[in-house]
Amino acid sequence: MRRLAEAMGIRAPSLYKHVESKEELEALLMAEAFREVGAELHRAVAMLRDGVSRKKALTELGRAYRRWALAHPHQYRLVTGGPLPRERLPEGLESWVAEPVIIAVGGDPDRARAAWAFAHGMTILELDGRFPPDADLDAAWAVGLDRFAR
Amino acid sequence: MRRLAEAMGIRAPSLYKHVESKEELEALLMAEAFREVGAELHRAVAMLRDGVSRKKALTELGRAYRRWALAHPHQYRLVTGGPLPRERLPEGLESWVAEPVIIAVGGDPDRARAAWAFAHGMTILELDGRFPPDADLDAAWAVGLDRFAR
DNA sequence: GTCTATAGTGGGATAGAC
DNA sequence: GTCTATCCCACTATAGAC
Repeated sequence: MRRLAEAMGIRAPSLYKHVESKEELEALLMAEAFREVGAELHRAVAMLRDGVSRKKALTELGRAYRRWALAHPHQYRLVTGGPLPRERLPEGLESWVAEPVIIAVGGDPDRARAAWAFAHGMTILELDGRFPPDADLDAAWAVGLDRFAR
Repeated sequence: MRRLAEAMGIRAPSLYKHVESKEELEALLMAEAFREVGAELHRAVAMLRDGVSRKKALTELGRAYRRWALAHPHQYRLVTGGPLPRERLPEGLESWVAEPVIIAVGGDPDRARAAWAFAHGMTILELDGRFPPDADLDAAWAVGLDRFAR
């Protein structure tokens, strides 16, 4: 709260004139991050409406997912780490963000969850610096996305 | 440090007669956790030496990975979350733990990294309670492992 | 190897003046 | 809507007695 206030040019206690608690503020930031990443993912699948192959769609979606996460690591961690305060988030937001993944894998929810787990695993391990320095992450992404496209 | 000391029946400051810092203690706990999960993974692939299919090997490995993580969630987070203090860990330990995955996917490191990312994603999202309550996680695991076995 | 006492830092949050 | 002053809590770590 103190660092955020400082970045805003005010003192920490003043934040409480705008939000009721840290949790409310976090939920507001989460909703904003969801809207941003959701817009990117929808844009990625929308580019590919006209009978494009599933492989191409998934590749584009994976690229958009990874790009957004690496460009906004704190927001990525905020919306994927730890449990979601679902009661504080706008209704339907979570499923709206998930839509592009379900579309790209062809509609099967188990497959969508598996593909999301792959993408999240690749992303969070990269953000945490857990892969060896010589690992070819582009190649690993390609291997995984190719498999989920079949 | 205080909770750990309490669990050991001593006071927190006394821990510093045994370790030099919290970081050293964490590294010792990490090494222990690595040895435990590594033993489970090696056991899983060793069961399957005699010309068993890759799919069967990966399924067994995935089961062992998930089982250990759910049984030891704090240790799992300790060894997969955040960067590794590699200079404090015994040499060769990390690659010894990774060996069974490389074996099970047939030797390709990109494929091994993709399979690990899938397994870690499924695991950490489950531990964080991020899947919807009605999600069939067994089915999602099966979908993913089946794909990495091909 | 254990203890008590304490230093030092950094959190979230409230009270009340302006 | 902002501020200062303050409270309370949790945490790692050190000093020094026993």
